[in-house]
Amino acid sequence: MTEINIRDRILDAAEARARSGGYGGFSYRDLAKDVGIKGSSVHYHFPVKAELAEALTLRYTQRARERLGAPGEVSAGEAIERVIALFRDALLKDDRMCLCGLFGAERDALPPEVDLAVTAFFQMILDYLRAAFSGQPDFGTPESLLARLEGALIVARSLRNPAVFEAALA
Amino acid sequence: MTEINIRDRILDAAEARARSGGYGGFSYRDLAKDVGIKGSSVHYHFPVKAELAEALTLRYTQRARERLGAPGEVSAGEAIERVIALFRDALLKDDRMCLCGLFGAERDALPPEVDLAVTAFFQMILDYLRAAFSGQPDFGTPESLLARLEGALIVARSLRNPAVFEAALA
DNA sequence: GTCTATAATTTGATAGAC
DNA sequence: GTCTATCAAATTATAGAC
Repeated sequence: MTEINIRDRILDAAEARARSGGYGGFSYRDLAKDVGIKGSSVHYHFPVKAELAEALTLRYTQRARERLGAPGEVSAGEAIERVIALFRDALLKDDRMCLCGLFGAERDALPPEVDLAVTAFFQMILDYLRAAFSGQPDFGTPESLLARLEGALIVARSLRNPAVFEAALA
Repeated sequence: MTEINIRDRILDAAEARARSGGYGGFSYRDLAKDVGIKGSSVHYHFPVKAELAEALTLRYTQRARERLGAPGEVSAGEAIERVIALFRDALLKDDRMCLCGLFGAERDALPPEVDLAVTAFFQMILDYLRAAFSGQPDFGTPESLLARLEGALIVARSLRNPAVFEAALA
């Protein structure tokens, strides 16, 4: 029935684990067990780990892009609310980090193609915000909002207090 | 001559590596090679890795505290500048993440005692800022500044553009 | 305090049968 | 596409000599 692609199910498992423990936070055996196959079968779909993490990051970025929509489509306020909602859901619904926030923090130790995909995520968010801010420059810079959201996730989760996330946006 | 404590030299090596790759980003053999001894000798000083990482985080927090000074000693503006300088130095001088920003992002996969030490770091910074902000509530919330600083480090480093850090503070 | 030696486990990855 | 079997390397950690 709900026969999802096995490739996507592997990425689902990888995303959940990577958003908790980072690039080193998941192994092929972990994902295999999550999905219900063997580690060697995971290698059939993603021969090397760096490619898996790259595909994961690209999918993560694409989904965020689709959820945000085109920058010109909505008002500045609505665009900003959509970006905020992305991160608030990570905190409240997923109870996880932003994948690229965590990967970005680990940047120095990441395979180059993953590092690149993470950078592209940040560029995408900033481009979207820049388009929204162009009409309304009273919200601070796009960089300020993005940084606050990534940092707010980290601090609010460490303090185990979702109110810290809201306080960081005030 | 400059005979520093071997324990501190191990922590120095651990800090440099952890601020690049996180908790899983350094091994006993890594540190041993950095310091010039064998892995088993590192175990003599820090029997288990979680204790090493905890000691590392406590030292990191203590050094930050000493650098900031008592909250009441300086003006609000100076206190804020000192906190900002802490993170700017991580970016420009060390070219590394904030240890607790990275550990905090990995929180879910961290040994409990390390997680706790990271939380204490954030509490310390927020307490310091709260004392400073009490007289001058025009800088936004302490949570906002701390989140912006942690996030700005991540985004600026991923984009390989230090100007992003400054833009995030504007 | 540092060493050699070693144990037990986990890791990313490959070969080849079905 | 998935499996079994296997590999080489790396990991945290311990025992015991010096």
